[in-house]
Amino acid sequence: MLSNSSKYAIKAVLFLALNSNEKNKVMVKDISQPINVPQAYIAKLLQALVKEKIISSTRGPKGGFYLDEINLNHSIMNIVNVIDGEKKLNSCMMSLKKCNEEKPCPLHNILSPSRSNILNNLKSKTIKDVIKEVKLGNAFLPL
Amino acid sequence: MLSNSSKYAIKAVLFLALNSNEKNKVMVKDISQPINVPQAYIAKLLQALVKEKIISSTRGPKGGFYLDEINLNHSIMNIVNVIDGEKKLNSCMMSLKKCNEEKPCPLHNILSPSRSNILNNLKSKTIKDVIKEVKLGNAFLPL
DNA sequence: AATAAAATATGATAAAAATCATATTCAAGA
DNA sequence: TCTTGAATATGATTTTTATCATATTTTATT
Repeated sequence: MLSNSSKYAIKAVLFLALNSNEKNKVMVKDISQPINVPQAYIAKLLQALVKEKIISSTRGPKGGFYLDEINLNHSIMNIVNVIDGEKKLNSCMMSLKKCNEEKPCPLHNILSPSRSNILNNLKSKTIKDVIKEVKLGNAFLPL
Repeated sequence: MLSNSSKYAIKAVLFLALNSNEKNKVMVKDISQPINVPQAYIAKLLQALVKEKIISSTRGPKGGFYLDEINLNHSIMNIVNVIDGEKKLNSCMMSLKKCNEEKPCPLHNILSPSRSNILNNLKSKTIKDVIKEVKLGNAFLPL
């Protein structure tokens, strides 16, 4: 459902949400260790996210990655879409092209409600929403 | 979440549930087309399911694959476990080893209930249950 | 301006999943 | 018991995903 790459990207963004801002940028090498993802790998993912303006960055000394106020309001789904593409999550769980609410495949009624629920959550929850949970102590870090 | 292979296997088993029994076996070549999966591929998956006694088969003329009464009472989850292995579905959706109900990762509370729901359904629904839906007209085929 | 420190672009390699191919074994019917 | 039709065992190939490596570009500092 979610690729490894998407999960890594989410972890990295959440880490940035908690540990960066316009004034305090974070370098890849300081991200990769705490979130436990190889540096070269997460670097590539972060670059993709920058290109799509999900996160921000500057190069050179004092440079690094960070989230600004706009970035914080992106949904988790936006991250996934950049990394995995739009299609992956939007197809029938059984991958039947012809399957839809009108003509549900045999597993549709079993899987569909939970699945929609997940998708709706990923769409509606912003980065900010998620880290709020962490700060309230309802969830934990490090990732 | 579910691999392609698992989905194919589920489709094949449901097809067999509707179109076979001890007396009327179905050959791979007559399965692959209607469920729209390459013959050599589905053959391999079916063989794995036979080995684990999720479905039945006999070779030679008049041979083929079929489900008996016992097979019909297996859960969908049993199919998935044979094809994908047990672990895949039982790990945190964010793949954090340390994540659990006590110490939920930031996405745990968002994803977990829906996820459990899907798993419980896959565990409790038998092949028979699912095809009943089809026969009642609440779901459609072909796959 | 020169230097150094960071991201960026690009692409190579490795591992896993999906797909394809075929020789072997077993069962039924002539 | 011979032949034929089926699954089975085995493994090769292709594609996708994950991972690693590095030369280039940009920016801050001296």
